[in-house]
Amino acid sequence: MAAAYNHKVVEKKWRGNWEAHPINVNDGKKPKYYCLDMFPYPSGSGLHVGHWRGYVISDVWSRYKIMHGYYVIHPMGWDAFGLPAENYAIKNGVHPRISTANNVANIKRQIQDIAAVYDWDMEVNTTDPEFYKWTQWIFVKMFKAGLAYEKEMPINWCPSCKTGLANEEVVNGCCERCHSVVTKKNLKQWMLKITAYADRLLEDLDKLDWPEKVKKMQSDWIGRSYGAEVDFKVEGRDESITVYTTRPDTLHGATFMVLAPEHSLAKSLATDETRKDVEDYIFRASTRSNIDRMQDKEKTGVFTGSYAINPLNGKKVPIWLSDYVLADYGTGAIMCVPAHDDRDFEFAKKFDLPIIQVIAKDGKEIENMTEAYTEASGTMINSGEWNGMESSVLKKEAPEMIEKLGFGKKKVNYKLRDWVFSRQRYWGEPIPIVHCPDCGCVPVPEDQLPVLLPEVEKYEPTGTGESPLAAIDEWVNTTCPCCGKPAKRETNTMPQWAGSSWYFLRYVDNKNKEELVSREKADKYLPVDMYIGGVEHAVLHLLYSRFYTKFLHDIGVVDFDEPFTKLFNQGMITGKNGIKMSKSMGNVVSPDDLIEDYGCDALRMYELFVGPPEMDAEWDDRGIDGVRRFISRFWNLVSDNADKNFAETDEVVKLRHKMIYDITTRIESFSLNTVVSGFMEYTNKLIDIAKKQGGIDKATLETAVTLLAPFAPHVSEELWEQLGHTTSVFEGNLWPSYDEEAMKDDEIEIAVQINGKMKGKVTLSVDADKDTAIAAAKAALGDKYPENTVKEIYVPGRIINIVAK
RNA sequence: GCGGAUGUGGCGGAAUGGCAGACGCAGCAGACUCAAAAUCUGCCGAUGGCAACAUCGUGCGGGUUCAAGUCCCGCCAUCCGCACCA
Repeated sequence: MAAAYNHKVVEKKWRGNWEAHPINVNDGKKPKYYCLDMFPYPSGSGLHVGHWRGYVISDVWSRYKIMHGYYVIHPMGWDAFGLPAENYAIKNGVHPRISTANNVANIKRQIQDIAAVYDWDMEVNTTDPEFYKWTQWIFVKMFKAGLAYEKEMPINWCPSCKTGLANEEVVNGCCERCHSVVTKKNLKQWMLKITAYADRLLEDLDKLDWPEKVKKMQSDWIGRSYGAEVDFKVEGRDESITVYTTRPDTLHGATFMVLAPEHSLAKSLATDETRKDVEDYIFRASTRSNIDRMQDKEKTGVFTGSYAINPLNGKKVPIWLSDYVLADYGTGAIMCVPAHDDRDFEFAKKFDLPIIQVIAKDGKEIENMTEAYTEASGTMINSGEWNGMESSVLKKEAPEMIEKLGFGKKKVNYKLRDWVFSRQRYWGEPIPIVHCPDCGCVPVPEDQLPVLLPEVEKYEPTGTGESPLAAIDEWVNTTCPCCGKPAKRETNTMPQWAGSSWYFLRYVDNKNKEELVSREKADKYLPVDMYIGGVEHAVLHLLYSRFYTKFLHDIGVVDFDEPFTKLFNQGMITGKNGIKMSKSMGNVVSPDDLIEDYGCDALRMYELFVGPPEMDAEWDDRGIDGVRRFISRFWNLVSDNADKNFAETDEVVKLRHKMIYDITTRIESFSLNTVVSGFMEYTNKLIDIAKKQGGIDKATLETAVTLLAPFAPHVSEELWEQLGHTTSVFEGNLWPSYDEEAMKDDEIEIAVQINGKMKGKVTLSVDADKDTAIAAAKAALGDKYPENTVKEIYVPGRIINIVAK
């Protein structure tokens, strides 16, 4: 009888062995496989079992690939700049540089407890000057390419974080980080022209093996639409107003026009009678937050007193202002066709404006219209020369017709906006720009990078729209790299997404002082083959990374233009009742105690056993006992039979091939929870057989240990050694293959049904013919077999169903 | 409002259209023990029945099929995403 399983002894031993003899070495000959986790920001509360889940999934996948002969690039690093780290530092009164270093040390210890095959030589940290030098370098390159520009405009402002935010960081009108209601603030901002890549970001989604949900979120976010810009002359003036519409087919039905209150002409359109109301409305709109506007149940608006001329039919249409028209989309002005647009219909009803139907519904004009007819299908009516055309056809042709008629043009629009890139905060990469009174914005020369983040006493945000860096005169005052005259440094910092937009490129060449990544290494090791992380970054990090990669492709740094070939989103682990784990809820489960009590291998397997990897799961500590019991039983099975040299039997050989088949196909389909239950099932069967026949052959034990290795690496290594091996189970492409013939049964038990209801079972040879099967069913059912049968169904290997009256 | 996902025992969850509830947790009973823990064995959807067994049962209502948790149509609930983008 071998010694009982003791996780502390086994895990300590193999952790040491792996350190002395690494199992995933790059010999230059193996094919590469890059399996990446979304790197964490080093929070103060450490890791909980939910973070563990993603890391376990990626490690199982990495080890599985190693066992197929790949050199697996599996790195880890720290996303340590940005709001989360800085807010934590402020709250605890510790300088972010110090708190970040402490948190990294703690989380690194916790991550090492997973026993994943991370290559710590590749570690990166976004706050390391050797790293952010390249974050700044990319910005300079973008500036030179005309993709980074300065602009004064009203942007999203978080009053609590005291900084501007990107559109992507505003969720339901609130700050993505602290959930405060976001307001508007007029600020001079650095912007990145992500919109220049809108088409490529949209179209290249097709070549990605990503969850459909994420692709859809990105394509909705980019929001491309086709339509036309149409110019309406203002009556009695020289000016005209351009509107954007996706429904130029309905132009004859445009009975009024609405401008955003922020539209440049809004004020000047007022007449003496309307001036006071118009100015009031504009003022009120300027004081309201997006969230207030969104919560309006009824539309508001004001008539300017002016009219525009519909260029197609010369009719006068009144010009209104309303805040349901967005200033920063399209042209900030729309033509309104109440008969065919829900919002215009509502507005027309409220303010008693005319409604003219121009598309027939079911071939006729609707009497007493109660809602807009929004579909582009039906014959055009009330539309002059367009009468009789099919609206869906006209919709496509109208932009060109309008262009020919000379009062507009074809136009493609996007919901995607340029990326607000300045943060009025301390803990980020300084934007490497110098403001010179003579030369304007001058990028810091590439050989002078990085622009180091200066040490400061006061790093709290000022709230004035200036970064804390603005208060450090000796840092701000510099000379112009261009003309040498006195100049000032840009004091805003980059958003937390800057480093994470390209970090995955740096891992494979993290010590390179000359280049972001050498082209040789990039070609050899990139891009990422498998990326694993939560879905919360769908339109943030994952969109920004694609943008950065495309840019770096365009300037020749890398030869691919998509960073992550395959993406897997693991589900969230929550506390009881699906409540998100958080310090404030007091429901955080730390892995530390569980490792101590049950061992790393048991926790790894339980993380997978809680449910399908892509689904959320409620954590319940109690279930881990089952996995731990399984490991002990497995240990005893292998350990007790290791030296017996028991001869293999047909029954066990068949089971062995089935086991390889089941485990392998389940891993390939990422059904990792059923891999664990599969191990339990096969182990239980083998234990029963071992009792019955007195032992299990070595080949079967070796197969089982090999299959288990990616999941419970320590136990597997130890048992592999007990089976007489002197090298690691992860060396030498040991993943077993199955033989379809060998796993086939000769006889199989199938169910007998009468009218689809289970009535009994028969054991038949797999190639039994129908007559044999029916005879067996008659024998099994005896006098329950119906007399007046209508039909007898026999599906070999599956079912017998007797249909009777 | 629009879009997506999910809905199966006390619980987590399994089921290429073919025996619903695998596997595990919890529970119950037994073995071992002076006893407990650990371990092992058995039971474990509901209703009726001593039992064999019968009937019902995968959110609800229809449909297709010899056969539906699975496919189709229509609802309901929960969660997530987007939300006046003209």
